[in-house]
Amino acid sequence: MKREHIEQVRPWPPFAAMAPESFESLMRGAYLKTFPAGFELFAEGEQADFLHVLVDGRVELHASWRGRETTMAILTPGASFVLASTVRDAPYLKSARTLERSRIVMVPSEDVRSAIATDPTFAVSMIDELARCYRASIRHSKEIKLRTSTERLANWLLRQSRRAGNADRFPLPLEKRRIAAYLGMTPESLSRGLKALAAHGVKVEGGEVVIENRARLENYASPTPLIDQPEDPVAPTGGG
Amino acid sequence: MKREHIEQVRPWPPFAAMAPESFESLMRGAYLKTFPAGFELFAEGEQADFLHVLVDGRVELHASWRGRETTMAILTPGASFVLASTVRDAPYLKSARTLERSRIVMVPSEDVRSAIATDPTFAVSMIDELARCYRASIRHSKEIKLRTSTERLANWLLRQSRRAGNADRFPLPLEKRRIAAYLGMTPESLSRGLKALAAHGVKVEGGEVVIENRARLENYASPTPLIDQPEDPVAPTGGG
DNA sequence: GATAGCGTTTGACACATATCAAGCAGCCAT
DNA sequence: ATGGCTGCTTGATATGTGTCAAACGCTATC
Repeated sequence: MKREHIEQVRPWPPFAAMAPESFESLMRGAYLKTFPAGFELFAEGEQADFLHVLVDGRVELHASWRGRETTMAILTPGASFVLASTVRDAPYLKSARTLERSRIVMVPSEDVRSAIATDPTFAVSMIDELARCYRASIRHSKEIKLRTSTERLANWLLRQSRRAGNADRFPLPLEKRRIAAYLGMTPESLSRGLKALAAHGVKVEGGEVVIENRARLENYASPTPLIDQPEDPVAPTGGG
Repeated sequence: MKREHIEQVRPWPPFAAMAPESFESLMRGAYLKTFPAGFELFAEGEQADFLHVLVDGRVELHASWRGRETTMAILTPGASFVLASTVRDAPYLKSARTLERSRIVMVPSEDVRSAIATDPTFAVSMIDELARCYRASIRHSKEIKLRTSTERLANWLLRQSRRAGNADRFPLPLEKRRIAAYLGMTPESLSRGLKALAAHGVKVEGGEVVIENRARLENYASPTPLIDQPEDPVAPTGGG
């Protein structure tokens, strides 16, 4: 991997915490690759050959069974994926495809496992990263099991607003059908859901979401940190 | 914690891998406590003070929002819980209650975090344990999102059969309403689901499940390792 | 052996959401 | 501008599952 590329991935928290030697050695077998939109990176069931870190672009994780398919997550830059499969040397449980042209760091699983074994600092940050992803997955389960599709949509809009700096007006960051898939609903239901939310202070005009009455929307959505709060990328330093 | 109790928890894989000194020091602040059936161990939102390991009995993890409640998991002996909250020093995302009289090891979170920082072997087994639990949670999500309730039931029956040594006849290990909660359905739906499965080679008589036609049931259930295979408690040693 | 209580089953019904099919709108290429 | 593609919306309908209420059948108790 080229020096300039290495510099680009160094800031990712688990890498940032590594000792220089072990980072260098981990990067020796790694590479940064650019994929076109719609590229199938791997399929569930394949052996986990690489840890992936998304540097740029957008990746969808999905899973299927008996011809049915569901979206498990949509990743934004800075996210790692299939970490659990990598460390356990187990088959992927999800498939991955790029939604846009994306740049991805791929680190051979074997190298990740030996870095964990030899660099305790790296092991500690892997623990944090795993726990972070795990908790995000629990939040997603809770959202799916406890909320109706329109409630999920309302809360998703509030989260997007926060990401946009608590803006009351922001563009939809994805195609509607992707949003629908991420929220576990059909495009038709999303369309109806957005219509229903007009009664709760939001509307969409020209690809922009407009929150006209935030109090109304929050009252309907009832966001809670136990479902809606994003996990910090870095662990709190308390406790040693 | 008493010597005899310490011996009882030592075999749990992450503890088993620890250096004697760090294990001893971790156990100094830990204790083994027995709780009656139906005891609320903690509620979601509370700060994660302890890592829990279930030694004996059965524990239900559940979550709620706006008066709705859902069961996230039912734990059997050997399972740890709220590991991710513990290592991140974050609030619990799930509540826990005992279903039966249960014995639980409770290790102060702070001690777990410092053991991770000082004992690299322990850190490595924590990574494995976290990855294991994370993958189990992904499997559960996939099951919920991709299967109908009757399909979940059919696959659950097959998994129970395997746990009973591939028996074609085995007792229901839980009350039906608990099974229903675990499978994300109401007791009424479970009842109807069982009736529907009679057409696929299973029936329940007197608290016992009888698989009369395994091929038929498997054909209906279509189990796949990517959803139904339990994770090994210990990581494969390859790659290190 | 009668009675109370709890978990389960059954039936009627309601609701959320998917499916299918058609229509509409914006966008690109010709 | 025209046609055609693609994604979105709308309407009609089907399906899965939850809700409510009543009946059933254990088990335990007196």
